[in-house]
Amino acid sequence: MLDRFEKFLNERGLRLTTQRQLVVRTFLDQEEHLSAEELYLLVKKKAPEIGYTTVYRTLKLLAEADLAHARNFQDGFARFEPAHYMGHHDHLICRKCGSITEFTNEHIEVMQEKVAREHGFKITDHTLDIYGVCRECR
Amino acid sequence: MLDRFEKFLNERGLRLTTQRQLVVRTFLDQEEHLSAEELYLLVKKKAPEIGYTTVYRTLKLLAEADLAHARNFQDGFARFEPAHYMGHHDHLICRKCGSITEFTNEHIEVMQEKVAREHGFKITDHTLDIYGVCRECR
DNA sequence: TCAGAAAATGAAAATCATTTTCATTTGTTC
DNA sequence: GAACAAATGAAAATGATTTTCATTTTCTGA
Repeated sequence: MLDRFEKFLNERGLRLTTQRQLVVRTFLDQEEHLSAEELYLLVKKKAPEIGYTTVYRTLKLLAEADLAHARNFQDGFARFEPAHYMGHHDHLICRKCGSITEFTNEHIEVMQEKVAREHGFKITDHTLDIYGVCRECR
Repeated sequence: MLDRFEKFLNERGLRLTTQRQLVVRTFLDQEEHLSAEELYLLVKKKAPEIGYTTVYRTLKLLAEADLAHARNFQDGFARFEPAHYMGHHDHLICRKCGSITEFTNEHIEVMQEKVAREHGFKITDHTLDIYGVCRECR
């Protein structure tokens, strides 16, 4: 994935710097949905001189490269997820522990298409966030 | 609906002031999903002395009273909708004109319950936002 | 190899939506 | 009408994110 990022950067005359590498590596290592701040803190552990700004900038680039997606759940800040496997997916968010679980359901997607069609609406994308209490917290 | 708001306020020793009435009336008149700023501007037309703060505070109270809901689409600020008819519903958001259409689909709800059950997850609520291009804009 | 240009960095300032503070006004109660 | 609670509006504060800017790093071509 780093190579894809490098390709993206090179294509527009940008550079894969040491800092960017570190941010991306740290980001990919975590399989969780990190906020910019969380990622910044993780990165800072390895390289204390790295600035908040660089983390933000790198996340933005990753999103532009379509290698990461910004998600807004209901806590007032963005969380980022790598555009790994599962092209598209939805989320189950636990209100107690904050855990975020991904899922896909073909059936729901089909029904959405149906609803959209009935409204003469052409879907480009969607967000389905289900809030509640996860197995562990019940 | 104003009477329900008044009841809510009275129950906790608060008052339905002239300003609050005006904000709520203006809010209910619009059948659209207004942002705080949009509502503020509308209110200001009728009573220029009303402050931004009062609009925010009133919206917050309405939300606490469960007479309005704050929604976060992807434009960085909240939009509010009256908790009118349709207890729960989802949204079709046009990326071109910004129009927001509400819909309900029992089938999708049922499938969500199914997915949740499979994950041992207990749903409290959810958000389904479908983005794309509406009939008028295609 | 070196000069010059382009891009990147980090700190600090700026932004934007929203909330809080605070002095003042208004409404309620006794 | 005095005393007190609640509401208001302006301005300041907040918190996430972005921009600015001076400095540093990297690349490119002579």
